Amino acid sequence: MSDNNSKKADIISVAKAAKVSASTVSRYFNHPELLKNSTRRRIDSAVRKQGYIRNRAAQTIHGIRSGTIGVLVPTIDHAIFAEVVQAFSDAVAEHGFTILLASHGYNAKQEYAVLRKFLEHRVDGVVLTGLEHDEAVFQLIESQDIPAVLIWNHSDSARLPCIGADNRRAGQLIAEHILDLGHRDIACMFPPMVGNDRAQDRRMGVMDTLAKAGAQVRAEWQLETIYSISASKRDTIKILSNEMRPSAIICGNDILATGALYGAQACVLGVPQDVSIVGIGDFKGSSEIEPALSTVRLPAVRIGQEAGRALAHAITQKESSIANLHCLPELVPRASSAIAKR
Amino acid sequence: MSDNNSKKADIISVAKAAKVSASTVSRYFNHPELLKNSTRRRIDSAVRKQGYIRNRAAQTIHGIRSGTIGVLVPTIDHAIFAEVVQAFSDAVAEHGFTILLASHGYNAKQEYAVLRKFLEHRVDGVVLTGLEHDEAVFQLIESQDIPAVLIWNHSDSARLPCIGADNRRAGQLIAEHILDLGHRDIACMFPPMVGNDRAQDRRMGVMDTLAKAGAQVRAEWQLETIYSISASKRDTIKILSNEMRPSAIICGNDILATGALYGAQACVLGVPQDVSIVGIGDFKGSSEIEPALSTVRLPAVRIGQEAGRALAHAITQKESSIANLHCLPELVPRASSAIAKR
DNA sequence: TAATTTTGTGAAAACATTTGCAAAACTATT
DNA sequence: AATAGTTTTGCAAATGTTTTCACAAAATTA
Repeated sequence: MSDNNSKKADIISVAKAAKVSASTVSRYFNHPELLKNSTRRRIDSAVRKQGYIRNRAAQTIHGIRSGTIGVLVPTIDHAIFAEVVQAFSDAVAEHGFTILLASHGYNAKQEYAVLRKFLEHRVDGVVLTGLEHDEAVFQLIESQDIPAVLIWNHSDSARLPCIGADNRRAGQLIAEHILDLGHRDIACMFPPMVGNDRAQDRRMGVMDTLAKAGAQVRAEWQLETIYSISASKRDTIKILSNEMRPSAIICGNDILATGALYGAQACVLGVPQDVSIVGIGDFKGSSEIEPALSTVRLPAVRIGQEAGRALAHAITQKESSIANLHCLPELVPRASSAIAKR
Repeated sequence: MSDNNSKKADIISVAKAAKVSASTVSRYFNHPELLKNSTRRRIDSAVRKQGYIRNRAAQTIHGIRSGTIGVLVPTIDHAIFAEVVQAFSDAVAEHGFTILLASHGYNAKQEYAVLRKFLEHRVDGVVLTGLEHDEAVFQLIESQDIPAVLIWNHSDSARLPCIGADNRRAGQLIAEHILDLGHRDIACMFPPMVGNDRAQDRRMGVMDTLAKAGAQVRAEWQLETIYSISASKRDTIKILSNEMRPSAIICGNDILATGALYGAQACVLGVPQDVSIVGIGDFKGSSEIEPALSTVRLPAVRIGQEAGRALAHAITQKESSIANLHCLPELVPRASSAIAKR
């Protein structure tokens, strides 16, 4: 039981209680093999009795690692980022790291400010979401030379090491799937694109592929819908209520697709008989929804794990180079898409 | 542009460049009003030129706040915890705090270990999920006397200040709703209960209410299903495929309810005509799903915000007492539940 | 028994800051 | 121009730890 009558338990008070010097207590934690068994036991009991907890801040100012990694996502409250963060956190926790987590809400100024805060805390590494960032952000990272990883998106020409899936390719895959099924009257629903290179890339992948096949998307079928099931349901109902309606809706992510599915059901339209609906992401639940959602799998857990592993390795081995890693997106055709009726 | 030829930019190198003493640079950050305009400008330019970033670790060992708050959830990868964490993070970020986030996966030993790690980092406060924790966890917090809040669940007899919803009451509300609709053949589906007082409380609320009304739940209709749409869909299909089937299914949370909904659809049963399905939580999407889910709203965002506000206040005002706050659960009847057929 | 090696421990310097106090530099007043 | 009052700055001590170096004690070898 800890004894808190001695206000502050620092290394010195422990040393006194154990009748050794502070250096010996330090060694007890950092190089216990150098101590005699009996001293180790004495210190052990003193530590316990005083409820002493080491002060990482004091260690950190010696240039010793802080044991923290800064993770910066647009928002935590997204099925998909939550999943990535969880996987990342687990991966680095194995190596003793704790994460400092913050979100910037797709605001570039915010991102820079948070990054600075991370650096004040002397994080041992940072993770940013997406490939594109303010020039100031890149410069800050480079000037501190601390390992950094960009997650979620992938491109060979990224300015920093990136571990993620090629979102352009994901868009291409789902568009090809819809084209292969014979659809030509296609609607597209994407989230707002500002500060979101993942969404931009997906959209570009979809649009380019459709255009190349001569299946231009008419302007009124190009929707920009905020990331929310309710907004997507609403917009889908609007578009499906016209007499002229698309035979397929390509959604920028599975949340939008889920809303679209509900919207079609609300319009008493059959999916996929009346309209095919597809997403991107393969979120949890996408395979169980009725009808099961056709989508493109982006391996969130794998991305988080690999990023965590790579960063932890770079930090502990002081090997500053992290290799790009492309986690391939993969088409997952399910029940929500079918051959177009003529 | 920062000039990184000078390897390490510390307060002293900045001081030299600005031709002042280190103390003056320190004051530049902490009490700028004490400096003459001209010196302030000189330091400003030196800071910029060197790309100096303050070292919070060095400040922290002076007993100055670390500016971090430890947040400990069972898992980040839950719609609901993600939402709470986001709200909490935003609330404390306003006061300059960054969160250290970790998960324990419903493992009590883990929880203690993570808490210790938080304390090594000298967090200014901690947030734990739920009311019940190892005795060692409570003792550790008490011995450090640092502000702590238990979130998500609520009880007047909690050992530490708690901000959350009474989950027992939530269970009671949804059970009453189902009873009011005339149901007596009721199935219950709850997640595993170990280390999860929220689920335990909800279940108790439901079971007690049903029992009091004489609507005992037969053993084979008491399901324990892991938190996952697919597991819930599977279990629901199993239970609905028997000729003897319940007229209502009460689920411990909206994810399970969503899976149950899909399961009913897969069995070609109408909801709510053939079977009523209800959840607890009012997750995002629960109001848009077809049919819209009857559930009990637990105000996640509010809980996160209030907890953040309370903790930030306790830390900055050194006012160690945080008041309990009960965020009332509220029945939200929607389309997925209806009067029982006789 | 003496000489040598190994092991265990302590003293002091270093780390990057903050802060109380006192000295120096300005301003205003006469 | 001298004095008093005010503002601004620097010095030195303090913070909680790790690390290097040195030395004594113990163990081993000759």
